[in-house]
Order: sequence, then structure tokens, then C-alpha cells
Amino acid sequence: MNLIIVESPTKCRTLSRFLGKEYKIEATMGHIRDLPKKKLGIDVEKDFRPQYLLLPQKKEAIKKIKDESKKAKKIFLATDPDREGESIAFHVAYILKIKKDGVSRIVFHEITKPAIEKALANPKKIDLDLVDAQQARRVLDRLVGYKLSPLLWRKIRRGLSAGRVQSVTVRLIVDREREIEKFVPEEFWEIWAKLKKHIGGKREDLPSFLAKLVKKNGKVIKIEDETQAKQVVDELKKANYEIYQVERKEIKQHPVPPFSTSTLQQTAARRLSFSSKRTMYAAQRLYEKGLITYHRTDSFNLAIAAVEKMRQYINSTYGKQYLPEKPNFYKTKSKVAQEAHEAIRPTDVRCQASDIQEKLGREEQRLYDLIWKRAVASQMTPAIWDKTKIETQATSAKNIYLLLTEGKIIKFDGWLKIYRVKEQESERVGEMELPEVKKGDDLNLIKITPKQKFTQAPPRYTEASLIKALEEKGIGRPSTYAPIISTIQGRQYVEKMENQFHPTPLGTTVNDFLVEYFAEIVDYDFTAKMEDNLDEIANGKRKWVPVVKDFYQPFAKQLEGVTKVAERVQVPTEVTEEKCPQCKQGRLVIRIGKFGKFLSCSRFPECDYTAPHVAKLKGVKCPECGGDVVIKKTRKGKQFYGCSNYPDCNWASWRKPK
DNA sequence: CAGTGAGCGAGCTTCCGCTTGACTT
Repeated sequence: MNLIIVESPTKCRTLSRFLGKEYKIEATMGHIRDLPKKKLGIDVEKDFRPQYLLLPQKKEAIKKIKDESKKAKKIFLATDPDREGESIAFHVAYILKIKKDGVSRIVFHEITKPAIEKALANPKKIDLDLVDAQQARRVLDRLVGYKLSPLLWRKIRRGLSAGRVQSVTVRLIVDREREIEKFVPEEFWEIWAKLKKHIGGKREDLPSFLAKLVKKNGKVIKIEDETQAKQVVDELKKANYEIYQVERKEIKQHPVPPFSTSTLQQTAARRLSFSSKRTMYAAQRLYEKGLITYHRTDSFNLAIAAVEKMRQYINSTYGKQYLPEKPNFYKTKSKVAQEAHEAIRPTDVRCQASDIQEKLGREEQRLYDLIWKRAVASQMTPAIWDKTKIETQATSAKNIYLLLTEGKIIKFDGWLKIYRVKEQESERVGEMELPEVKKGDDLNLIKITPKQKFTQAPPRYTEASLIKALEEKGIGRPSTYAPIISTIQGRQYVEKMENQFHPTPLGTTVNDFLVEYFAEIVDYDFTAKMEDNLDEIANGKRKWVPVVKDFYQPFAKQLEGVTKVAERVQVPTEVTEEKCPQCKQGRLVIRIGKFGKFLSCSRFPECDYTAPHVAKLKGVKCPECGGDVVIKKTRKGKQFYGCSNYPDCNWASWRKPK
């Protein structure tokens, strides 16, 4: 009998379906050895020697692997084909005491029979350079986290945390908040003209159309206030209108790639209002039920066999005009993608969400439907639009103005047949019916409308936009996007209000401290630079110890200096209007503790009054009893709106009232 | 399910990334 070791127990089951009785398959369930939790576990004096321990929660898995290995003739290490997977393989070899030459490391990027058979026929050795790159990553993260956090305990408050990923994520949110604070809206005006083709004498019912003023005497026009707007409007009222140019063209809209973890999380948030946590929980169950491929991936690749099945399905269900001549391929833009797995797709394209209703919960069903549509659509033909651009010239006594009208009409739906893009729906506004006009046609002005507008402040991050930003900067991995978001909320660094992230005073204080003293580490490019170094280790160009040393030496010096020099920082509190009911002298202030916000007396420690904090919503009253609406949290931490007269009035809602 | 903050200085907190399953509603 041969033993194959993989990471996920679901993979075990899938593999055993492909392979015969002569193979036994066991799962490590992720990493099995790691640095100790309670201490640094790195000897910085001795080349950063890491101290690895068996992970206590993996005892069972490790025991199984050990037992099976004794019976096995041959052992294949089939952990994921990436940096972390190579490291897991290394540690499995270590605990099984396999000699270097006896190792059979195999890799496959898709779980299909030919891929596995090919892998089994081509065993390799463990790539020790790749293992070293993982080790450097692990050691660096430990050094940053376990050195910076205690400094925060001393300088700000006990129990705080800092790290390469979480700290820069908080920084994104704090920086965005500052941009919003300092943003000054600027006034500008848009001028829209309603026009109709002029037909000498005869009355004909031709459609009118709207055109937006864009240029004055060949230059882009900017109208800053009402006076300017009025001037232009007056001039345009008396102007002569004629068609300057008409451009019609066909444009192709290509399908979007199948889901990776980050795009799945972003889309499920937008379309289904799922948090990233909820998305991953539902995806996990779909994966375990064998309905989708692995859900933690950064790849857009699909197994060739799966694509072939999708093409057959598309051809027989929708017809050949929906089937491209050749399969569609998608490349990831990300430099840090490791592409160890396929993109997320249904394991069997013939199986639609409605076919397996009984097997699925409601959330699983909705998510499966989304995954199915996105994957199938990715292999369909482009949509074709007829796009029309009409340029109208308005000639007044003094100036020549240019107005623009754009519209598009769908000619062939292609992939949009099954995967409507939400953004598309808003574009329908521009899909107005455009009249048949040609260059030189005279037009009549029907109406002219100036519209006052203001520039908008950048929006606060949502879970979706935050994950997008992290992925673009190469920060975090598919397995960590959802946990990062939980961590920074759990630490009370940020809070989510109406789906948007706001920094708390605590988060802002910690961020400003780190930016002041450890600018390099909370730099947006820190992770990208680290990845470049890790690549050099993986390629054998550099050794891991000097890479870590180059980082650690200046970092240690900085730590020492800041420990001595930096003053203890106060976390600012928000003072409310209310007086302290206990001492009747102080004001109530909002503080952030372990469990979130609470009210206490400004005269602490002289007065130790505390009370739970409830956030009242301004300008809204309870629709049932007229009491105040307060923001509450369920035991699980999900936010909802309730009545302040609870339990006398039990009105509650997930959405913000009115 | 109560409790949270400071400092007293007992013993404690903390990272990122890989994987599920133990709980509860």
C-alpha cells in the first residue's frame, strides 16, 4: 500500500475516488508544526533559529499520518504546490523521519485523474529554497508581530496587537477617513440640452434626445458657479444647433474570469450582501459536499476537462452562437499569486442550483448559483453592443460649443445571457433611443437644463472594496482576507457601520503611533518588497538568514530607541452631553474597552461609574412606539436596529429605518 | 453573561498562513 498526504480532508475523499485500493490518503489539515504561541521562539542571536513545536490541535491528524506511514510501502507528499504547501511537506517529512533522498514530493494544480497520474509518475524532491522562503516569511511576521505588540502594551494599552498585514489594513481605513475629513466639495455645473431634428415645415414625431455640454471653442469646458452657468445657458438658448459628427460602432464586451477567493467575496458582498466570513462558510460546505472546487485560490485557471464539459453544455443548452471557437483563458494580474489551485467552479456543470435544492441551505444555494453562472459565463462568447456617439455643435454669436450624446443598445447578449453585470443595469439610463441623424442635420432646441453638482469625497471602505485594495497591494492571502477583517474589528481598531468601515479613536491612535515610529513596516509597499526578497530566496539567489537579518537589524535598533524615547499615548475619548449619574460632577465619556464601546465618567479614577453604550440614531424614531432607534449588536456581533424602549417595545430591523 | 478605563506589578496579552470542527442560534 502507498500513502499520499494532502492538506484537506475533502481532497482525501476526492482522490480516493480516482485512485485504487492500493493508495491510502491522509490529510494534515494545514500546518502541523509552528513557532510556540506563548513566546517569540526565534533565537535572534543564532541566525534566527526557529523553534518549531507540533501544533496541539493537530495531534490527531499527526498520529494518523504516523500510523499509516508505518504500513506504507511508499509515501507521496502531495501538499499544495505553493510556498506554504512546500513547507508543510518539509515538516511532514521531518516528523516521519524520511531521509532526504527517500522523499517523493508530488504536485498537481487540478484534481483530475490525468493530473494525478502524471504527478505520481514524476515524483520530485522537496524544494528546500522554497521551504526557506516560507520560513523567512514566518520568522519575519513573528518578529514584527511579537516585537511590536508588546511595545504597544507599554506605550498605549495592554492587549493590543500589530502586524505586517493587520496594521497596514487599519492604515488604509484611517487614511481614507482623513481624506474624507479634509475633503472640501467643489461646485460645478452640468448643462444638458434636449434636442430634436428640425424638419422644414413638416411635423414629424421624431424622438428627442439629450446632449451634455462638453467643449467650448475646442477646449473642455468647466463651469464653476451659477453665474457662469447662466451666462452659458443664455448664450445656448440663442444658438444654432447642427449635428457635427455621428459615430456608430460595434463594441465587444468580453466575459469576466471565473471566481478567485477575493472576487467571490467581493461579488457575494455586492450581490448577496454576504460578509466575507459568511461567503467562506457557505463555500466551505459546498466544497465539502463535492459541488465546487477549492474555495481558497488566487487563480483564474480551469481544468481543461472541466472547460470541455462546459463547452458541451453551452453548445447544447444555448446554441453554438454562445460558444467561442476556442476556450477562453484568463491570466491573473497579481504578481504574488501562487496559483496552487484552480479557479472556483462547479465540479459538475450539468448540476444547477435548482437541481440540488434539497441538498443545500438557502445561502449555499445562492452562492452556488453565483459560482455556476460566473464559471459558465467565463466560457461563453462576448456580448455585442451597438454604440452611438452623437456630437452636436452649437454656434452662438461669440462661441462654438460642442455637446455629446452617447448611447448603447445590446445587439447580442452572449455571456450576459446568464451573468448580468449589475453595473450594466445602471448603464441602461444611457441606452435611450437615439434618432437617425447624420452630419449636417439641423436641430431644434427644446429645452436647456443647468444642473448644480458637487464633487464627492472618496467613499469609506466596505468589506468588498477593502479586500480588493488588499489584493491589489498583494497584502494577505485567500485564506486570510476574511480573518483579517474579523481581527481588526475584534481589536476595536475599526468598526463597521452600515457596511462601511470607520476607524475608532483606538485604531487611529495605534496607527499614528506605528506610522510615526515604524513607517517602513506600515508602508503600503512593505509586503510587496518582502515578496521580492522571498522570491530571491525561492530562486536560490539569496539565503534566508541574511534577508531576515537585513530587515531585523535596523528594526531592532528602532525598537530599542522607541522603547526609550516614546511617551505613553492617551487614547482620546468622545465626551457626551450627559452628566455622570453617580458623582454628578463629571461628564460621561465613550471609551473603547475589550468588549467594545462603553460609557464611563470623565473623572475616572476618582469616580468609577460605568454603563453599557448604546448608539442612538439621529432623526429617526421607532415606527411602532415613537421611541429612539438604537444600534444594537446580536450575541454574534451582527449589527441591527432596535427600539430604545425594549423590552416594552420589541421593534427591530436589520436595515436602517426610513 | 458580565464587564471594560489607570496603576498597583501576580501573570497575562501578541503575528501570518495553512486547514477544519467545536460550539451556539
